[in-house]
Amino acid sequence: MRVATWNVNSVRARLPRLLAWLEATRPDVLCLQEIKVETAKFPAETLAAAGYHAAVNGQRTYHGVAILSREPALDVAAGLRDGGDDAQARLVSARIGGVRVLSAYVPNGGEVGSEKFAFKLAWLERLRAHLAATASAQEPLVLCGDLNVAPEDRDVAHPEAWADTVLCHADVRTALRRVMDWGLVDTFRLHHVDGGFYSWWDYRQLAFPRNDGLRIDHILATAPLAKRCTAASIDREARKGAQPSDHVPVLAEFAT
DNA sequence: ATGGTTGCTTAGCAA
Repeated sequence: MRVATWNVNSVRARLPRLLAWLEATRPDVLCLQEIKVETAKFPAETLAAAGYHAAVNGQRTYHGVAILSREPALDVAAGLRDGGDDAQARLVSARIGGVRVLSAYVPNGGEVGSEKFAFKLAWLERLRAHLAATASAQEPLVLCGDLNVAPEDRDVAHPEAWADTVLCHADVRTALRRVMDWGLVDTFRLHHVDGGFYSWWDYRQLAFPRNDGLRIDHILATAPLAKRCTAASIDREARKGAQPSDHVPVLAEFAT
C-alpha cells in the first residue's frame, strides 16, 4: 500500500500537476492539504476519471483537506468535533482498505507568542485527544499531513536561522512529540537518518534554489503499520518546473 | 525591522 501526503496550495491551481503526479506515482492513498476550495467545488469528477475516490472537508479561500484513494473511503469524518473551535477545515479521516487514514493541516501559528501560536499548540493537543478518543494505537492507522513542525534540527537546512520560529520552537516540537507519544512513528525516519531532506521551501528569497528547506510534512504510523513500512521518500522533483506548490509529496510504502 | 512570492479574491490576508 503506497500512501502519500501533499500540501498542494490550492487543488484547482495545482490540478494539472496533481493529475500528472497521480498518473506517474499511482499511490493507493493521497492526503491533500490546503485545497482552498469548498467541498461542493472540489474537482471530484476529474479525479474520479483518474481513478480516485475523494473524501473532502473543504472550505473557501483558506485551509481545506481531502483524502484521495483508489479504494472507496468508508466512515468519513470531518473535523475534530470536540466542542472546541472547529471552524477551520483542517482534518478529515476515513477507513481505506482496513487502515484508518487522517489528513491533517496543523495551524501554522503566525508568530511565536501570538494568538495563532496558542491556537496551534491547543490544536495539536486536541489532535492527541482526538486520537485517544477515536482510535487505538494497536490498530493500523496513519496520520498524514502538513503538520507545520520540523521535529528536530536535522529536519532544517539552517537550524540557527529557524530556531524559535513557529515551525521549530521547543513548544511546538514538544506538542508534536505528545501527539506521537500516543503511539505514532515517523515513517521517514525508519528509513533515513541523515539531514538534508525537506518537504517545504518558501516561495520567497530563492529558498528552493538555495535549498533553504524544512521537513514539516509527515506520514506517522501506529506500530502495526510501522513494522510493515518498507520504504519512505520525499519527491523533491515536484518542487521543480512551472507553478509548483511550495510543498512536495511525502510517501511511505506498507507491505500488505 | 522589513521584504521577498503565491493564491484567493479583487486590497488585503495568510503562509
